[in-house]
Amino acid sequence: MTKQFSSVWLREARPAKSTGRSRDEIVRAAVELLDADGLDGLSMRRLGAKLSAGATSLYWYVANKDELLELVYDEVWGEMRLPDPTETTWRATASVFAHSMRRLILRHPWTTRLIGRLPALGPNALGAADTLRRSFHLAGFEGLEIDYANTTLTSFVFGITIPEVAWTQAMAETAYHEDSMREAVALLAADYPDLASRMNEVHSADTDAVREMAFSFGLGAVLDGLAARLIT
Amino acid sequence: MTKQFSSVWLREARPAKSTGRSRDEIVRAAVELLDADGLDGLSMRRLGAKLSAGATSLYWYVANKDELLELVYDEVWGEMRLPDPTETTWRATASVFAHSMRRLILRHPWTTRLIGRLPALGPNALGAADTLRRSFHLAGFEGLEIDYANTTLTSFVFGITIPEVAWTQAMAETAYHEDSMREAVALLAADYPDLASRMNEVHSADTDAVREMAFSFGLGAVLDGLAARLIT
DNA sequence: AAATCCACTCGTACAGTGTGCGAGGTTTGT
DNA sequence: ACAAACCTCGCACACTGTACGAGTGGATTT
Repeated sequence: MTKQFSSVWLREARPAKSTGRSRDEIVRAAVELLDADGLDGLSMRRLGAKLSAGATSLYWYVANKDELLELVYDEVWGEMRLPDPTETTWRATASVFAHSMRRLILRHPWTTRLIGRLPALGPNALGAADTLRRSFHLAGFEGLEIDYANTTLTSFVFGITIPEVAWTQAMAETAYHEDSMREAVALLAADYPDLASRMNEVHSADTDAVREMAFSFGLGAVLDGLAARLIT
Repeated sequence: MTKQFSSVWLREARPAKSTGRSRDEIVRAAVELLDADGLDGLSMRRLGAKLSAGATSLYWYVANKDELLELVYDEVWGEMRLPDPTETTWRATASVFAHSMRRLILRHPWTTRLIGRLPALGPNALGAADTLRRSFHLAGFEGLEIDYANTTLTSFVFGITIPEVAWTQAMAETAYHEDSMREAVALLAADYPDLASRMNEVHSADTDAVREMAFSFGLGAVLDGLAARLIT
């Protein structure tokens, strides 16, 4: 009745004595496709074509599409670059973690649609989480609070970056349709004057810079809040 | 070339002198379907069947499925219940906002897959955002910092709740397969002993309570961090 | 009363999707 | 040379969103 909980990572790796294609090759090609055309641009047929293979050939290397996505997801987690927690302050480590994670997501916008859909149990994701955990432990957190701190930080980054991606994509689509945007803001202004004026403000300013500032502001607040929790 | 940025909310409402079905009726039915069977359970054909209508009949009331999802998304935002910001402290308002938002998402898990995919420009979503904004303004934030504070709080809630939903769903699926979970943890333990032991701990404890505590911890930290930003 | 209009319904069709199956080919081991 | 393991892939199935255009029934106009 209930579907078995499954993940690529919970099965042993394939012997990998392959003569044909390799899993890595497929994963890399998938990342390219995703970066170029987004999540909807990745279909097994398209991926097969890119590799000069039939669509169903890929199923030799991967149980199903979700597993492929798990692999692909962890692949990009491998781009995280973190300092050794023993060599800096926890605050520096946490800050680098947060920024690195945000850049990663912005570089691969399709990840936002995978978060909350797939478990992040791959070695790269776990490795990054473990580093952050060690850092918080060194900072003085104990027991479950280590996890809570971990969760708090990553939650903030996820939560701020996901809508950020949505915005930038919507903006890219509407780049040559500023009129429709203006009209939209005008409509909103009727009910929410504050919000509308703020949008005008933001629209005229360098939006990238504004987003960067919002991120820094929030990150500072989160880190301060964690620091406060550390004193007691 | 570029697809026009569009949203239901940016077009005037339909005259609504309808004699047949109504938009609300459709939206409500869609919410029921989504709550029962998740995002993948909602197809135009199934929704049509539920309303004893042909699948394509619905396209009279809704331009396409994405617009329907926008409507449905805002519909549930209407479940937010917020205090009058002028009658409590900003901290109380923010706290209620956060908890209310989390409950909303947990009640309608499919929302997690809509965040970051659709703009939240509906009246209910904007109304809630506006209330929070007023609260932060009363607290003493000015200009862009009002938005930054807004973003920080909502980001945390989104970010912590999205994976939370993913977890509870994975857990529900695997409820009768504890073995596979145990095996999974064992595999992880090889590389990440800390993490594995923590998972055992969490698994044995009341997981709902643990999640609740993680949320409270993080929310407290975020609010403290915002408070710190308020003093200067 | 007749004609016109318009809100609304929906069957059909099309281009996609993920993937189960089983028949083939190719490489490796003995 | 034979067998086993590895790998490829065409076909088929059930399903998706939605464009199109023909059809229906009631209200409005003439």
